[in-house]
Amino acid sequence: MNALFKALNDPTRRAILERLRGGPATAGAIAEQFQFSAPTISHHLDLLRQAGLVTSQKQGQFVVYTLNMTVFDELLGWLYQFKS
Amino acid sequence: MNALFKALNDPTRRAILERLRGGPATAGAIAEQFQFSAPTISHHLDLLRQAGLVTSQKQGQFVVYTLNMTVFDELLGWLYQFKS
DNA sequence: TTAATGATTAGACAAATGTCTAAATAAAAT
DNA sequence: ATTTTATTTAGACATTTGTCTAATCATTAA
Repeated sequence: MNALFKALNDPTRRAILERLRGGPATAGAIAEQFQFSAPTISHHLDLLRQAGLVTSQKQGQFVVYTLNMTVFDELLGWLYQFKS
Repeated sequence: MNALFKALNDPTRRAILERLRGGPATAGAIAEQFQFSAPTISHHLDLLRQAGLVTSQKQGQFVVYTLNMTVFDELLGWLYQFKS
């Protein structure tokens, strides 16, 4: 829960998730879309992975990142308790 | 959007929201439930208010805080784009 | 009108965060 | 074999964050 909110609390990381909505992508392809360095994006991807929001598969020298939406259920569950 | 995720990215603030689910409460009554000082809780309430998650009404020397769930719609809207 | 109560503001400080460059690792290409 | 390409790790650094105590503001009670 903590890791999830932490991961979502950054505009760049949220933008990465939106990017991955269009399909999996390599770390490099993701990094190209942002004005930040590759290590910075790599770090963001790590936080997203820790929260379970993305998964990664190594393909040769590339690492492909894939959106994992099932984690959102956790968030929806938390929100649900506030339903009036 | 930023203020919303920021406000939610803290366990104490989330606990305050859950507390207010049971009904409005004064700043002091809220502070009593946590091990933190009154100024700290006041600061958390301020961040929640900035995000629109709570509203405050001054009643004499007290300040009553009320949960505002309508802001969650914004969050649900953001989540919706990821629906498969 | 003075003192007490409820709450916020101001300022300090340690810890966490987001960014960078340089270095390391791993795979592919020459 | 060597070099290039893709990515991560390590370490540094400025900014933000969460907390505190002390001081201030506002309202109520004596």
